[in-house]
Amino acid sequence: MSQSISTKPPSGMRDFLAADVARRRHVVGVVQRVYESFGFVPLETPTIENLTTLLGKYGPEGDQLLYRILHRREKLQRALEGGAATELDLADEGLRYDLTVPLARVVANYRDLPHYYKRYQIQPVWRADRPAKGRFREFWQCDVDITGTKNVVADAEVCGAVATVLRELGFTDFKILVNHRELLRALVADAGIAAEQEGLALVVLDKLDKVGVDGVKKELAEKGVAVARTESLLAVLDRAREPEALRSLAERDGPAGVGARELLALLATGASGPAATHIVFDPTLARGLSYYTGPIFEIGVAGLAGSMGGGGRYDNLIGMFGKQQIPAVGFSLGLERVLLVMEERGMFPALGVGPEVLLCRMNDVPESEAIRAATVLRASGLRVEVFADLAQLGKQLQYANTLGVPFAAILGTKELALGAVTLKDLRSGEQVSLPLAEVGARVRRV
RNA sequence: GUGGCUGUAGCUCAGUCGGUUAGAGCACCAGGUUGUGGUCCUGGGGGUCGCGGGUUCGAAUCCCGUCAGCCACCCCA
Repeated sequence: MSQSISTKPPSGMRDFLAADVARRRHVVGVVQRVYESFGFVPLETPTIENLTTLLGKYGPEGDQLLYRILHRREKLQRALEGGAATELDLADEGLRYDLTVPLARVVANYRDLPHYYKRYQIQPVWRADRPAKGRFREFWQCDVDITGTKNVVADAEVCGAVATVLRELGFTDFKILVNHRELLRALVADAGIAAEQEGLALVVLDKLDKVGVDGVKKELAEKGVAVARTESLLAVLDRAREPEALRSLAERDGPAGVGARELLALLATGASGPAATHIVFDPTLARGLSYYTGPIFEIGVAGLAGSMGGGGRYDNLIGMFGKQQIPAVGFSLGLERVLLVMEERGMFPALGVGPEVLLCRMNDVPESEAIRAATVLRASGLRVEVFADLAQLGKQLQYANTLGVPFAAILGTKELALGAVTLKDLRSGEQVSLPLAEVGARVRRV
């Protein structure tokens, strides 16, 4: 060894050992089953997309976080020799940042998809963000989207799908916070805040429950929003929280009225489905991605700083690919966020991983006989590991303990002559000599 | 991007008012004799004390820089 190489995965990325994989598969399995029960069909898209597909969809923040893939060989040489100045000269592909934009590309590309395309997609995405608790550079999203309709049924169905997933996983206390882009914009304008300060105001506003009223006032004042305006905005939002507020907003003309009416429809429609007790109107909810146009959603759960998922309506995104404007709405669950909370709360059932039987081979038994016996056991449906080396039986049983294998099948000359193994239950210590053919039933019975 | 904390064995950490060959627990390996584990006992391997520089007779320990990790904020899933 001349020099040691770091054995850690890159920052913000992780290895998953057997127990991790089992937990991830458990959750993904529930997600997949539930999404399919709602009639969604699967989609998988490439890890890499063209930068033209990705850029300009997420807002400037998002563009900054894209992983870009350097040109190779001649193209790179040419770019470097040509005095390449911009990122675009050096790369024209990048890792996907979410699953929504690839979906939009697919819908724009395949014109023969069903009019209502309901797809789910469970794949990793990459963001060159700074890692933190529950935030990674490589993480999995579990998306459901419906394209081709503006009807509130679609909005309610995606909310219902994620609500069902969370309930089946054992969550009871989550909230699906909903708001509306157009309504929010109108309320900000009502407060007399200039359009160019709108984004800023929304970001600070999002912190209301953390920093409090005075904190928001202070922070906005520092950024050039008059305190009177902030107070006015807070008052407007405070009024919007009241139960009857949405109804009176819905009577207004213009975008605010439209937004409020859409939210009322969503609340009413959602009330008939699994999201019923979870959907809550939150006038301060503002989401970062720039492609949202109508209702926006976010999953809130106690004890988690960020959200477990989010989504919304994006009626203009597919049209950005220049073929046809198709409305769409979707919801995305963050797999790692779900896992994090489940781990903290001890919500996982016992998940069987690894072999059920360790085949222990005594010194006088040929390798070929061990393989032959293991093959018979596997044919009966058991997960069987053969102890590879020759070792004292004590060592082999010790190894079985460290693996957590519940049974050892001991194969020696005596057993070989009988076509049997000595099956030892490692929890009770009991052991019996059994014909190979009966081992499967015996193990399953315990 | 901002602020704070921490870098000593595979893991969790002790050791630091500067002083002989740097420690523990867990893990790993080997023994406590022949085909019976979990407990126990004994022994063993494994560290250029994150990296670079400085102060000093002498640095894991003090100073500067740097990198990495963690936490909070920001943002997000």
